[in-house]
Amino acid sequence: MSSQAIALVDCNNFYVSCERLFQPWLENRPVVVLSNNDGCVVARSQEVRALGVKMAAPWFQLKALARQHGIIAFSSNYTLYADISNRVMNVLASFSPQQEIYSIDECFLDLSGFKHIQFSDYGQRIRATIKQWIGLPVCVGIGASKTLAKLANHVAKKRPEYVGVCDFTNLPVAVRETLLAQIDVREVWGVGARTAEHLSRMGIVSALDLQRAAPKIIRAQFGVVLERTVAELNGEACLALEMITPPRQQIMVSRSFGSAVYTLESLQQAMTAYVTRAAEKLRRQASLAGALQVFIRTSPFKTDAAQYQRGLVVPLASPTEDTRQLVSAAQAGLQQIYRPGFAYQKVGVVLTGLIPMAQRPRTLFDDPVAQARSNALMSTVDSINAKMGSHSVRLLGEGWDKNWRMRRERVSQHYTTQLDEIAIVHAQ
DNA sequence: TCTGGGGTCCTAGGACCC
DNA sequence: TCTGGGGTCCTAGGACCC
Repeated sequence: MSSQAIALVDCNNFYVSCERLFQPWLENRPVVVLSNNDGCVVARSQEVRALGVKMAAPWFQLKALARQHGIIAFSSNYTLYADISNRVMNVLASFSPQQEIYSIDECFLDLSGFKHIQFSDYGQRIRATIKQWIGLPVCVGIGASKTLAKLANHVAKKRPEYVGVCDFTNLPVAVRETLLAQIDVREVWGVGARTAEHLSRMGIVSALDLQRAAPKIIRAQFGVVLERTVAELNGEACLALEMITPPRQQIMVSRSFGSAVYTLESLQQAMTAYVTRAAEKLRRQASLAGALQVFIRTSPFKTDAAQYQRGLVVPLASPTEDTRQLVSAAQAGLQQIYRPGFAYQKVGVVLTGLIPMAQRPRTLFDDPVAQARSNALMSTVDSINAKMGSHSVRLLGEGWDKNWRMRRERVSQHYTTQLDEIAIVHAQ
């Protein structure tokens, strides 16, 4: 019996479940949530999966199917989902002192010290609590490593006989291996389409095949990352629980436009908005950017239109977290790569060369007064926007008309974060 | 109007410099 | 004149995840 026990708790079709929370009539109906710009399907209810709709399927291609089966679609309402996510994570934190919030809808919990508890009972308690307190369905997988916990969660989701909880640490080896033999290797965390294809040429098609693969050969063909996955499948925990998110090494913000954009002015406005958002993320993780990269591109899908795409790295004189400096550097870069006459579909910015604020380099030309003013301004702006809603205070460069903004035609209300849209309860 | 997401990390190759 | 290694930066693209 291994010493480690890690649980992965994952919300079922999270975005769809959030919408159902406030619109119970959506239960048992086919529901999808669309990506930004109402472009692709990013969350599907069980009923929609049963219709064969794939993750990331373009929505416009599904219109006929949607009409035929009455699929109900929502634009993504990230404000709502983030708020519900925080509530779920807070409750889950009470089930273990060690929690890693891995994404908006899933977290790892370290259960290693829990000697006198039946993990599957504990998993059921987690499920019942989240259902009762928040109203969302979740599944729980438990394994000796993160990768095994992920796979156990997959079993908990796919096989009704497990009733939403699967504990690999307490299954007879033969049973577990039978399960792994029935799981496509593509379902293993870290194995994507390309790797799966390569693996299948080597005769490795199931999760069990990968577990039994020779680590040396895997390393030679795919590198250390997949070698680690093999070790993890064998119960050797290589990936530590990260209770504190390590700072990102790059921060990107980009969006597709609701409709094509032609003018430099509109691109500049969008760029200002995206750099502003990137700078907020930068300050939140207490980093400075040493350089930034701007890019623009036309739509690769419009093959009959003239194509253009270009990126450019703009070094910063000294690493900074000041929105104004980042915006002006980005605008200088954008000016250089912009070419008139193209139908632009997207612009974006990537902040790179990130270092911790605590390591701000000192130079002969430092201006402590200006630095103090910048810090005061940025933290004031951040706290106002945190309190009053993002973009309450913003640079004029974002413009007013925003003809570049994304399409969101089917967005639900901000039930929990905006007083005038709050959920209303009717008495019978 | 006219529809195709957003984000992180890594690597390869070329340019340039020492 | 030709040859060489190594490092860094930029750019583009791959792979993966949600």
